[in-house]
Amino acid sequence: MNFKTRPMSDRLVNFKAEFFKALANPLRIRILDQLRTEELTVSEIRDRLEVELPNISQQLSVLRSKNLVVGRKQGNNIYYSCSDPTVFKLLDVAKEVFNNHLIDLQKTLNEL
Amino acid sequence: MNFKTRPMSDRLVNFKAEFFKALANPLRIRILDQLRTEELTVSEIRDRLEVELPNISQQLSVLRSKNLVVGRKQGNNIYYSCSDPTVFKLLDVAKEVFNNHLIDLQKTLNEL
DNA sequence: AGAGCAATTGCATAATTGCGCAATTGCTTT
DNA sequence: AAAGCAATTGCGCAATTATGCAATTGCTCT
Repeated sequence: MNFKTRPMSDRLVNFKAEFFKALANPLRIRILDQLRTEELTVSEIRDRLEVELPNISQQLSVLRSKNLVVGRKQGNNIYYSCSDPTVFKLLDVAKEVFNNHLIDLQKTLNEL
Repeated sequence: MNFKTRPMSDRLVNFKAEFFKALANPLRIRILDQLRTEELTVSEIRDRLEVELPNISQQLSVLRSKNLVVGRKQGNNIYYSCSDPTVFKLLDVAKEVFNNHLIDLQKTLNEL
């Protein structure tokens, strides 16, 4: 046989890669996690995570560029929130994988 | 009120970041996608994706180091498979996000 | 207009990643 | 032992990314 399977569209693959890239940073994950339940300003995020403001801002701009968060300007502040809750699903599934690994590890240890 | 939410453990956050980093590459995603339904040798993956062998091997080693795939040696070949199908869930949720973006885009276009 | 705060941008350097190529390892078969 | 194939490793280069710090933008309020 040896026929070629039709590749998943490049566009989708690249989107996924870009998307995971946006998530591939501890600070960005922590920011997203803060936005699970509420809208927050940049300063509020800084206070909670205890990280320099420019750093937060920079990471937010990465998340913005991938459409993972949106900002809503109000007075002196910009309120950020997650634009697509599906993102949290992703974080939760990642945790699931993490748990599976822990289980594997435990099994391995028990077998020794 | 202004109380601090309990931070997600550093260990978990870093794990997630590392994990997403492993997925943040088009070639690695394509490799994983090939492993959805079957076990494949490195050469077979190369044939399907039309990418140099060392490149495939390198990306497999990244995936291996994050426990996303496992290799089973048999004769001259190494058969790779995905060690945790939950990973595919992750890829699928990413696709969901992709679709949501498309829908948003369409909405925006319609409003013009 | 000017002071003051929130947020972003720019810049320089360090570190990481991707990729092509050559060389090497490891197993199998004769 | 030697040939042959599968897979990995090492190396060098280009490109991307992280990070800290200084400067700037943009609002608001007096």
